[in-house]
Amino acid sequence: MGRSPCCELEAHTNKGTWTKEEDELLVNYMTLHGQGCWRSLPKAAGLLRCGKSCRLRWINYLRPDLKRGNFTQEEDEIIIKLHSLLGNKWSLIAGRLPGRTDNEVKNYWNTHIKRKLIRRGIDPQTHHPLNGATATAITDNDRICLEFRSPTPSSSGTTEETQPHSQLQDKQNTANAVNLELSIGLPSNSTSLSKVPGQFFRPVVTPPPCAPVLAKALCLCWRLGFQNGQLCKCQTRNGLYR
DNA sequence: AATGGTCTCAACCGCGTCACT
DNA sequence: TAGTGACGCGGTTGAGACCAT
Repeated sequence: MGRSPCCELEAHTNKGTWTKEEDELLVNYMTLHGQGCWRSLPKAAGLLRCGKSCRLRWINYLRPDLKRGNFTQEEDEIIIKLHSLLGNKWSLIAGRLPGRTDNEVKNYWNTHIKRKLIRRGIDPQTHHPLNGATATAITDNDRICLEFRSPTPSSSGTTEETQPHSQLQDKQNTANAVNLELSIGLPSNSTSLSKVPGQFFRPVVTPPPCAPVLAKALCLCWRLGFQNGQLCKCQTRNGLYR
C-alpha cells in the first residue's frame, strides 16, 4: 500500500511548540468551520503547519471540551481497570474519561500510574503481582471474552459478521461458561462505527450471539463498578445504554 | 546563585487502517 | 483487486520546569 508523502516534507512548515498566534488561528478556524479535512486546513486557516500537527494541537490542547487539571482518584482507578482490560489502547481508555485525551492518559500512565502500581507491587503491564503469580488482576478467561466482543483489527465489520457460525458458537460457549460479564458493546450493523472519542462503546442494538446481554452489561462503567460515579456518562436513552 | 539530574508533557514520527477510485 | 490519499493511533523524543545539592 502506498503512503502519502508526509506533509512535513513540504517546505515552509513550522515545527515545534505552537505560538499563541497559531493557536488563535486554529481556534478561529475550527470555531467557524468545524472539523473537516485536516490536510487542507492549514492553508485555509493561514497556518504554516501540516494538517497532522493541527489535528494533534486541536485534539490534545485546544478543544473546548477538554478538562484541564489533575486526574482524580476515580479517574486513576478507571484508567487502571481499563488498562488491565484493554492494554495500551489509550484512545479507548480516554474515550471513557470525559475531557481527557489519549495523549494525556498515555502520559499520565507513563509518569504516574506505572509507578503507583509498582509501589502497590503490581506489574503495570500485566497487572499481575510483581512477586509471583498467585493472584491475577485479570484472567485469561477475561481476555477471551473481551477479545470475542472487541472488533478485530483485520476486519472492517463486526466479529459476528466475519466468523463462521461454528467458531462463534464455541466462543459463545466459552463466554457463557465464564460469564464474567466483561462485555464491550459493538456498534450494530445498523449504526455506523462512531469514531468520536467516548462513543466507541455504543449499545449493541441487537444483542450479539455471545450471550443474552442485559442493558447494564453494555455499560463498561457499570461493569467496572463505577456506575454510581460522576464519571459514568452512560445513561439510558430509549432504553439503551450509551 | 549556579549547576546538574530528574520529571513532565506537548509534539513528532512511523505505521496501520479505511475510504475511495 | 490494487493503488492512493488521508486519518488516527501508539511509541518516542526533547524542551522546559522543577528539585536537590
